[in-house]
Amino acid sequence: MEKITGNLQKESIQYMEFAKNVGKIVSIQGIIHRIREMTDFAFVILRTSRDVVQCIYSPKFSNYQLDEKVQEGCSVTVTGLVVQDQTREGRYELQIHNIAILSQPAEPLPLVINKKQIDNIALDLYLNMRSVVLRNPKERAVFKLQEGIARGFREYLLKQNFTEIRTPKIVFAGAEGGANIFKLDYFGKQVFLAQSPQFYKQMMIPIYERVFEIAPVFRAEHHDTSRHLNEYISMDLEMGFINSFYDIMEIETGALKYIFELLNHEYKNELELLNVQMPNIESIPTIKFMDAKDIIIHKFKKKITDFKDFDPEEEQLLGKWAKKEFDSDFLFVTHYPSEKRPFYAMDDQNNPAYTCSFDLLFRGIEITTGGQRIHDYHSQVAKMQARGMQVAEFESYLMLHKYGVPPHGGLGLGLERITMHLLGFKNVRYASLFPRDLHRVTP
RNA sequence: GGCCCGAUAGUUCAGUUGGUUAGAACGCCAGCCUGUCACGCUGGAGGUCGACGGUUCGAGCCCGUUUCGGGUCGCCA
Repeated sequence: MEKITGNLQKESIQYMEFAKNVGKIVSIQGIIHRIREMTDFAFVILRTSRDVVQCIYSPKFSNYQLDEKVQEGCSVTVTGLVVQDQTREGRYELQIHNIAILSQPAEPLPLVINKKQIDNIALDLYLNMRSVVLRNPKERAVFKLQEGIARGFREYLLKQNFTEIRTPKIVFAGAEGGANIFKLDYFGKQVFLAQSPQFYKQMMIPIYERVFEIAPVFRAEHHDTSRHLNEYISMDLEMGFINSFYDIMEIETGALKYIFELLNHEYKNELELLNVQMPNIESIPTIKFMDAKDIIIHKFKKKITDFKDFDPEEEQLLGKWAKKEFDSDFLFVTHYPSEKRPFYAMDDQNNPAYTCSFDLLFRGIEITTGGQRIHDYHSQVAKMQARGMQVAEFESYLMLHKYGVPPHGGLGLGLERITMHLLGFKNVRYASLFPRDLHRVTP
């Protein structure tokens, strides 16, 4: 009987380890990405989890016949001699001694995935063939970078003494109410898919002081646009004992700096493949909502009808303004009108028509909404009553305030949106591994 | 959902005023090429022009219906 120890010892090595194995015989595993046949030898390009490795087939040193069985798409173990690349400084290649075929494709690929980039195919087809498309090194780099963003968020917050939590996605009441919530049958009872972890993360404040969650949220909005998904990943945080909502903005700025540094250090390959223009982020400029409206009116000569929120064009203009004025890709807008913010938002003491809240714009698009929450029980109940809400329905949530919670606040950051704007995508679907929208539930 | 636009080879597209056998690029297949790296060269295969109906001697092209898709607005992360 074999004993399982949990320590998988792979006999094959990664491309990273080639440098210290020059002159040695090693094995590497991967999928044949491309075969370029020359007169009496061939380049066999192997695709591994993060690299593309050049292997050389030649009857001079190969004990294996390069026949029709060795084809693109085969999963293989290649054994051979590690040598320096003859034409590329600092690169290594493998002189093939043997190839063991582990698996063969049944059919050729429907798309060309072994060029520098995928042909410009229709979005619909692109998403239908997602698992094929992602085999292309440039395509898969998108979600490796997305991993880096989420990982940076997590690592930074853990260092700041945040606790990572998991909240339910099947809920009995929606956080913000409204019609844009998915209904679900739950053993004969009507329940909903969570639109936000808002209530749960607040409930954790008296317990852990600082919490965060990276998880999907669901919005049943009938919006058919290039920047909406019906399921997206929300990176949420909530922190207690704050002096003001500016503390939350400090944490977010710190997290973003950490994320971009992490990408620069550990995701160089991917940044290069995707030719990413990294934002510079020392400090993020801040402007009040009404001052921002003022700039739109006076600097950009735009007529404004809605003084409660920005439309997409206004956000674009503010993005341009922040770039020109401060050379910043980011802009915090604070003090949004109370009317447009949820019932748990804390109003500004000096001017209750506005809230202690903020949005973060990245290159002219909103990626975060955050703010300070009401912590006093009586104030919270009063605001809910003023809005005509049924206070009794929120009994379990209001236990938070009733039994005492420190001043606190938090934010939510859309993972697909930040990915989208970092990479300059025109459609958020490119930043979602398997997007869910009005028309798409497969793959 | 409203408005605008589109559907032609595996993929991206071109197709003139309605007129012979519907073209190109990439991919695929065959052959050639001592080091390519979006390799190169030569040749070949590949089409129910989304579907249904109509006008016409004749429809990829004009008209109607329908299906699928794209853009945009409402809303928001």
